[in-house]
Amino acid sequence: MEKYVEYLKAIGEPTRLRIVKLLLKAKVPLCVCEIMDCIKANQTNVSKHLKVLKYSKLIKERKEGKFVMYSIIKPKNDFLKHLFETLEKIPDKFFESDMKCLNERSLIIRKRWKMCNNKKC
Amino acid sequence: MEKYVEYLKAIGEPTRLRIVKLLLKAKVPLCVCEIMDCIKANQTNVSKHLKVLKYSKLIKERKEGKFVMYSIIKPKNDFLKHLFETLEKIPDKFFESDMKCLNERSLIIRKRWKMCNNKKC
DNA sequence: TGAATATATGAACATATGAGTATATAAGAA
DNA sequence: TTCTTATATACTCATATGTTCATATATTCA
Repeated sequence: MEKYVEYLKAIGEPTRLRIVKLLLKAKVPLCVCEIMDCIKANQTNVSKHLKVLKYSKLIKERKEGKFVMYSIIKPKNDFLKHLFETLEKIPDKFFESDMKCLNERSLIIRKRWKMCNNKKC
Repeated sequence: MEKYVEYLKAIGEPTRLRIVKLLLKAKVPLCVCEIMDCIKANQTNVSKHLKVLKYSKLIKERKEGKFVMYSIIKPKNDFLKHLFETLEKIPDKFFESDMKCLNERSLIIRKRWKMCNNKKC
């Protein structure tokens, strides 16, 4: 049962919930500096929260040169699939500024999208 | 956003997750001693965890004589409705013994069911 | 090679959290 | 009224958690 508790505990923290929501919306991997930027947190904290999310198996990382790209894992069980859908139900207004920042980076992101598709990442 | 974090944090703890699962399954209000019994925790801890769940607006209480009956609140938003459904996806095996204990009390519970229906609780 | 950039990590600290023990309160029951 | 039962709460303690600051590591670029 601890696995499920871990999932819930991981997103039961404001910064981490924002990170997860951001990655869910982005649909493409984001690097630490993009996440820092959008959620307005410093590098150290973002890095540590990403570690927690990674160990709880909600996100995965992939190194690309100088960058470490983080993305939501493809849910491997019903619970997780449903949990991500549940997060979609949180009203967008709470993440408006995060998403605005994300959109302002959309050109970069779109380029990466293609890059990722080619690489099957 | 804090409200949603509160929900998640509240169930991101093993004892509280067990309590919530128990109340979800029971479908009728349970008193503290029934919960203690089923999840094998002491009175003090159950009482404290119930307080956390109450303040995070996942459960509600109702005094009935000497007893305090706790039950899952009727979800008032999409998120909560979906969250409860998500909890259904956790495999039953993790809560087998809790549920067994609950069933052994089913006679008492069925009586209370009628009592509650009459009282509209 | 050396500088710059991106990220991770260790140490220190304050606060939060969960558990245990003892005790308080409140409602029946005798 | 006194006893018993059900529940809540205050206190204490150990541990967990989140933040900050300083520093380490790795990669790219000049």
